[in-house]
Amino acid sequence: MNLRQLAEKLNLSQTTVSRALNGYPEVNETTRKRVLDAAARYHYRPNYRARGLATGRAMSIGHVIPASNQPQMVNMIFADFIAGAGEVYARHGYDMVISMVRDEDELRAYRGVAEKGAVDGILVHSPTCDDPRIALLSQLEIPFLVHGRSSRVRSDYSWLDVNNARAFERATRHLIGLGHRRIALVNGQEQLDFALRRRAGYLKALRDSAIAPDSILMRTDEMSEPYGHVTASELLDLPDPPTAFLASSVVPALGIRRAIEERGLVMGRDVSIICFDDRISYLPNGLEAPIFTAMRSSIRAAGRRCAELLIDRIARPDSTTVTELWEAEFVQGQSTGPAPG
Amino acid sequence: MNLRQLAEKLNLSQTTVSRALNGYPEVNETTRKRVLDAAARYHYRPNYRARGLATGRAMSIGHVIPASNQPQMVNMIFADFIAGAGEVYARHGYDMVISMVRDEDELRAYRGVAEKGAVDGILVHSPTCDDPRIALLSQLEIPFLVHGRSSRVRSDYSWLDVNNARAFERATRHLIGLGHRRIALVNGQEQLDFALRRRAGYLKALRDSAIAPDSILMRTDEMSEPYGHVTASELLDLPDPPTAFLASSVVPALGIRRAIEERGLVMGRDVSIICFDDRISYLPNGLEAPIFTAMRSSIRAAGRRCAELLIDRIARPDSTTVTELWEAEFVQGQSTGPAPG
DNA sequence: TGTTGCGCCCAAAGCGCTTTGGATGCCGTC
DNA sequence: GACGGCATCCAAAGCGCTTTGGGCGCAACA
Repeated sequence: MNLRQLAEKLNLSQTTVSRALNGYPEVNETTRKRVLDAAARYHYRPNYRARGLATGRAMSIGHVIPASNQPQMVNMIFADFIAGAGEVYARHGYDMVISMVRDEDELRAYRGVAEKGAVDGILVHSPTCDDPRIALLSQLEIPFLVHGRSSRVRSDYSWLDVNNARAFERATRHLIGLGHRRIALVNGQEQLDFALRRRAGYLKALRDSAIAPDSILMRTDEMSEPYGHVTASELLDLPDPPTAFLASSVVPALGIRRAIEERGLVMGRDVSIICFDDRISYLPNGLEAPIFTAMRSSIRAAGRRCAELLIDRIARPDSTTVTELWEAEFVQGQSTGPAPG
Repeated sequence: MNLRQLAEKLNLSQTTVSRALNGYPEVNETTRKRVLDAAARYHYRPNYRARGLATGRAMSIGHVIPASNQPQMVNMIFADFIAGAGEVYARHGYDMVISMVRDEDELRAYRGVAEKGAVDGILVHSPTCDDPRIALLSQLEIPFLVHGRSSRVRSDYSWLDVNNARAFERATRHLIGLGHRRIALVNGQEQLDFALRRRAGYLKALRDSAIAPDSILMRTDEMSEPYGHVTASELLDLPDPPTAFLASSVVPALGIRRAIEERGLVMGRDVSIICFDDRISYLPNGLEAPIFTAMRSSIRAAGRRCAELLIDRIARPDSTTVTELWEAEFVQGQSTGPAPG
């Protein structure tokens, strides 16, 4: 059933039917009712592409995901992020289109998706420290928003980020306040901007307390459970082991806890952990009370807000760029305590 | 840059340019070369919606995800599944469009996405035992493929599934072979078809060995780490605790292990675990050697194969329905051993 | 020389919608 | 009674592409 057929059934012109359906004022209310009834009865739905062609809008938003064999990008937070974003898209009538591409095709994919007009805007995930996507998208003149920031990109662009430096600075300071001096950092991959900022925050807190950083305590890799376990095992077996761990996510924190308990140590007494908690739905940090002391910021909420900001930029394309910096919340769990000895 | 402008620049008709770009034979090879060069130079890319309108194909595939507050659906396996599917889509020039909808709107969303012609086919996730989506999509006459099956739906439809019953039957049998008699089942939510089949396999193995099932040992809920922990804690504190656990995923298995170790017991000696391992990228079951003894089947590979099957169905819409049942692979880890005592 | 056949190219229709620019009829007003 | 204004509707153009149904020129054939 298309518009023409529906119009014929109603003995109206396509114009009138279209206007009735789209809420334009120049159509009699009784006529509008007739049209709406008929549309519902025949399950009429305006053709997506025809409408897009006519209006020039795609009513969809693109996410380009590099389908690397290294799973970092399609990562654990992705599902929750798009769940949040998707909610907002749906509310505004947008669809989410995801292009999975080989890493080496990534930039070309952004080009492609923009030039063929498949989307009205693009959401950029997991920026690196010097991310080339930002310059490309600016040049393509398509609205976009970055979830995160790119430290070495000086141009103007819209982003939403958590204050990762501040979060890790506070976490480190908290541990120092508890008397810890040897604090390990189990970080994500440091070509990613957020990881770099987290390390910067960690280092700043150490410096402020005149604690010399020890490079053996600073680890970086993809955030998996075994990574946390292997790393913590190594470090705990050092002659001078850390008394506290800072983990970039709940996932490696689970591995760290396991290494601690394997050695007959007690988390929160012998060894402390603070982790960053993205509130991943199936890896909750405890059911009622939090297990891990954590810096917490909901990735799902970030997805929602990113979607709102991007949709707003699409609606008003020449508005000034928008930035939003969220502070992570400190939550006291059972994984921290005074430094032993 | 659109087709008309490109054609003008080349002093050719739109027809010829279109044909040159789309590889039709009736155009001189030197002309084709000119066209391709110009297209590359000007970054010409055929407009997605216009092409769709003209061809009647959307070149995209829909996934409808209920954005429930219960995170079951947007779950941990989702990211890996779509990573696999996305690879194949990309290779065939398809995009993936994801509609996030409120649970109560789910069926309507399938209708909508089909009727407005936004997608050429639909991939159905996480079917329940009696899933209404299958009848709806059949009636809408849009190609679709179910990842999983719906036990109580008798009509003909295409699906790809892991032999969940068989996997859990074998796992249970393996534990029984090791002398275990009290085996707990830490299952997913049993309105979902895969969970029901897993329980059926578990029960069959028990029955075949004349072991009476004990309903206290059969648990079902969303598969999270705390769920595994809480459940195992309860069961291990019973006067007559299980000596082995069967877990529906690595995630609750992590919680079960934690409960075991908290009690000073040793996994694989005092208590055994077999879990289903979907090979989630950031929750690998060990790095080199597997930690958990497991029934293994890659969710990412399933995503790839589902995409292939669906694309094939789209290409040949009146082919007969296709079904594919995968056997999970048994992998020996360090989490199983002879029943104690 | 006239006729085919073929290689190459083009004009125009059509996909299903939105939107511009009227047309029509009816009312009240001077 | 002519006229402007308003409410309601319509015809047709246009979005950018694909595809149908030729047209034109040249070589080969009779």
